[in-house]
Amino acid sequence: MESLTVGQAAARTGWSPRMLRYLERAGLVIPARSASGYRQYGLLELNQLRSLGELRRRFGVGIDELAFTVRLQQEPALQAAVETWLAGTQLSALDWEQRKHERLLAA
Amino acid sequence: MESLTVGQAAARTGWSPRMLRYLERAGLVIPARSASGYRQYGLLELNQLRSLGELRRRFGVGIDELAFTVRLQQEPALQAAVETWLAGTQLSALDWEQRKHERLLAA
DNA sequence: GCAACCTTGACACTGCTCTGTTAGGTTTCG
DNA sequence: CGAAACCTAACAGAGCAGTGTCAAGGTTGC
Repeated sequence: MESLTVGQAAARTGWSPRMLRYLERAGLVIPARSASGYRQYGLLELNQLRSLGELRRRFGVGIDELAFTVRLQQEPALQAAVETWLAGTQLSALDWEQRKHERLLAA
Repeated sequence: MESLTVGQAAARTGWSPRMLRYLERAGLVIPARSASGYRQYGLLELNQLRSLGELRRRFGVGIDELAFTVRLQQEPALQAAVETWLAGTQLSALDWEQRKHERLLAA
């Protein structure tokens, strides 16, 4: 055994097989492949799927928001521009995200 | 004078009046109001509009990504969850954002 | 007072995210 | 072998972001 197929991983993480394929294409959770092309989900991938699910369910975080965090850490020019902009805004932007979060929870 | 109406602010920042109203509703740039309800854009708002425009044009950053940054700084639980998730993923998420950025630039 | 500009609200369209489903074909397992 | 599960690709549809435009009415400035 050693690793799970897409259906087995789906059953254990609460995602649908469709979504696991989507997440792979999105670059968020990328399993190894068997010789015949089957996806192989190991412990690492299962943990990623669980924490990703929690991030989305509990905090309403989307894919690009997550990826943006990575980008911020790796592009100093972008980070500087964002911080400059933040200086003048602050609270109002927080309101926006909170309202979005409420919408997600209501659905 | 002292402050600009929505049309004047639009002319000076490159946004359309429609977008300035949209940005206000989104909570990103919120002008004061005159006694009769007209929006009043001052220096602060003009600078916010310019830096916001640069963030979007040069870096392809969207509203929720910006707001998410603020949220990260203010919700320690969220920040911790994101960092936990980041530990297992890293490069692949960056790829995603870069591909999105390329799509935006191509349009 | 009238033209030009403002206000809100609504309709509409493009494009993207997320998710399901269906179709045609391959692999695994009992 | 045959059923069940996998693969890719495609179509589909809700929902939201972003943007324009139009309508009905209020405000400003010459």
